[in-house]
Amino acid sequence: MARRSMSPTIVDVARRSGVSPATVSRVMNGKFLGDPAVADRVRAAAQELDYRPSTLARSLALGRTSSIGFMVPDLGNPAFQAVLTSLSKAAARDGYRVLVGDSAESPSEEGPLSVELRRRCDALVLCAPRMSESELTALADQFDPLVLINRRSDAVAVPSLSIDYVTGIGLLAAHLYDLGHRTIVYLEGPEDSVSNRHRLRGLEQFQRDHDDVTLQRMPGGAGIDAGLAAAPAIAASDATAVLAYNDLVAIGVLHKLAELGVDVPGRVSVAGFDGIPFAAYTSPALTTASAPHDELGREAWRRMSALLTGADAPGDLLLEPRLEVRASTAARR
Amino acid sequence: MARRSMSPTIVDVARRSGVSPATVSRVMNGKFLGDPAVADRVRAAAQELDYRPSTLARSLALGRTSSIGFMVPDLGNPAFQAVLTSLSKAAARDGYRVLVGDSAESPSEEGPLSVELRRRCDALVLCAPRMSESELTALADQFDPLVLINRRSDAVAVPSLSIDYVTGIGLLAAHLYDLGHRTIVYLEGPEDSVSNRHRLRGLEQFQRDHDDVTLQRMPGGAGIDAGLAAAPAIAASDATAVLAYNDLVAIGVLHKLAELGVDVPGRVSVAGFDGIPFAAYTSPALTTASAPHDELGREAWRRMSALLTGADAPGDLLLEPRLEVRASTAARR
DNA sequence: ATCGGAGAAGAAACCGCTTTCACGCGGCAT
DNA sequence: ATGCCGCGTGAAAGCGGTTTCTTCTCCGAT
Repeated sequence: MARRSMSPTIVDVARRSGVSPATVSRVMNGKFLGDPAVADRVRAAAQELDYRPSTLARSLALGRTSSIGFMVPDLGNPAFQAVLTSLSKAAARDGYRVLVGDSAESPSEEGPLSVELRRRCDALVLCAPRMSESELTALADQFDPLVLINRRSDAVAVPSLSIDYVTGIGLLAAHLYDLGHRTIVYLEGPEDSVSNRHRLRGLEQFQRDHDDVTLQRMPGGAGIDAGLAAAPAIAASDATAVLAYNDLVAIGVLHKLAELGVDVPGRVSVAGFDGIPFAAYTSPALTTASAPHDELGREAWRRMSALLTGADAPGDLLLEPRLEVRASTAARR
Repeated sequence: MARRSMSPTIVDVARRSGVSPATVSRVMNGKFLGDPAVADRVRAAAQELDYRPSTLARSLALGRTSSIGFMVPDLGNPAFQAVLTSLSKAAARDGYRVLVGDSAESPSEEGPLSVELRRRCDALVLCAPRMSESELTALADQFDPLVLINRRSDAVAVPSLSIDYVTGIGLLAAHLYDLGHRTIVYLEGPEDSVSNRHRLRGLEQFQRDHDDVTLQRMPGGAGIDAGLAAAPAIAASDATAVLAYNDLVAIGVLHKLAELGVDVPGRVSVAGFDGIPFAAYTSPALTTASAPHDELGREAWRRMSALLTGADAPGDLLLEPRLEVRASTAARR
């Protein structure tokens, strides 16, 4: 008996078909040009032994694993799940698999975890909105085939795919403005996250064009909890509209306001951001700026695929959110 | 110059510190027992070269990748995302990463895709509610360290984690019964999925105990679309309550019924199954049987971890859903 | 008849690490 | 002094493939 009940190796197939391992390898990879009869013998032997080349060994020899890493700050967030889903599907079509990493919103772990994840695969799709530009720069070459999501970097030259938060938040603000709202709360996201900064920038821009508006910043967060926590302060304020950092936060706000007996959109309008599938089904249905997350995932793979095959990658992509007006916003009373 | 700008290998470190690769390996793995000065030299050299052992090469030599596969029928489903999230977190704590696979609800692809996924890692957490028992049996040894989710198998002896759909659907039916409903529609899931069969079994049981109830089966599906599509038929029927296959379907039903002007829960009560986070925020908030998906993910990892370390795995686990009564169900008028 | 060249297939090096096995050396018992 | 044992370390054989390089054979051309 051979090795302890392991699966058959290329050597077994070689022996069985009376050729060398080299030939087996060539046949298995369609690189064989010799006598067709030999190829058939090899294939037959492989079949009989139910032989499958070891992915691991191939990876080592070829120097690629056919898998990519996807690092996000919170796998629990539907927005990232949407990206993961489409990224994974797109990659799968090209024979690549996705290895997931969740940095659990911990900025200090993000770097090391990403490095570790990257080392297990061929490339990294990184969503690290809180990572400092300097850390990103420092780690960029360790990440190398790298595609960035929701942030770009001037220091490192890698493809980036982003949602245009600046414009998106502007759309929402304008929508509220058109409804007559003049005192608006912005419920902030994670303190120094890139996407929060972008939203702030969009709001500043909006403010410049509309000096009759009072924009009020309130500390928030990225999840439903943050929304729940912020709702009382909103109820207490004299704002007639709220822009939440994202849909999750908005959902939290919606829920807590209902509990507090605050009428939405009667007393206060609420808008989210992201366009997660469920935003359409909240009570009341949530007005939001819908970001094309599946397109983002697909396009991320297109860029990544190009990087991996050495083609030059399409440039950065800035995806425009679409304003989705629903029942949670209404004309100011 | 050495190999084309590759990262340093164990040989580089060995040369630089004047020892053999074997010694470097031992030092790097804490298996070194000799002169501490030697160890220090090695560590210094590794540090200077910024050496990291190749995960790939280690995997090949050690025969394990420290990663597991997670195959689901639809990554877009929040229920699976919840499991993925907790599974990934639990595995990460033990240094394992998760490779995701999405069979896109295609029963014919499920098998081959799972095999492929399995070959890239050390084990498989499989959620394949549509796979036939015979196919599962046939492939079981290829999957080997295997943990099943939402189905058990008598033919193969592997740990399984399931939601108790039988009891869960019973809870929901009883809830509707208590509210006075006597004509209830069950909106079916994917035709021959295990979880659909379990729900049917639960309903049969319920029917036996309540012969004054008319249970009516209607074809459905697993996603929001299925719910949207089924709503008209529900509106047209004389049922006063609907049990949807899962929350997604229920959300679809809710939405379409609202559009059709059918009052929920006034004219008809609607209940879902799964307890996805958003069920609490629909309009009206969805009554559901909430399944502990994160516990399921964590426990799946516990079983898997045991299998991987050779300990004997804790037995099967049948997790009980909790009835979550919300606004979408009410007393029959 | 001889040489050259193309084409088929094998030998061996290699990918980068782990681990068994062998070696050399110093210390202790005889 | 001699033999033995144990210890620290290196050499080398894997892990399971891929690929370069080489050899051998058979063919046609001169």
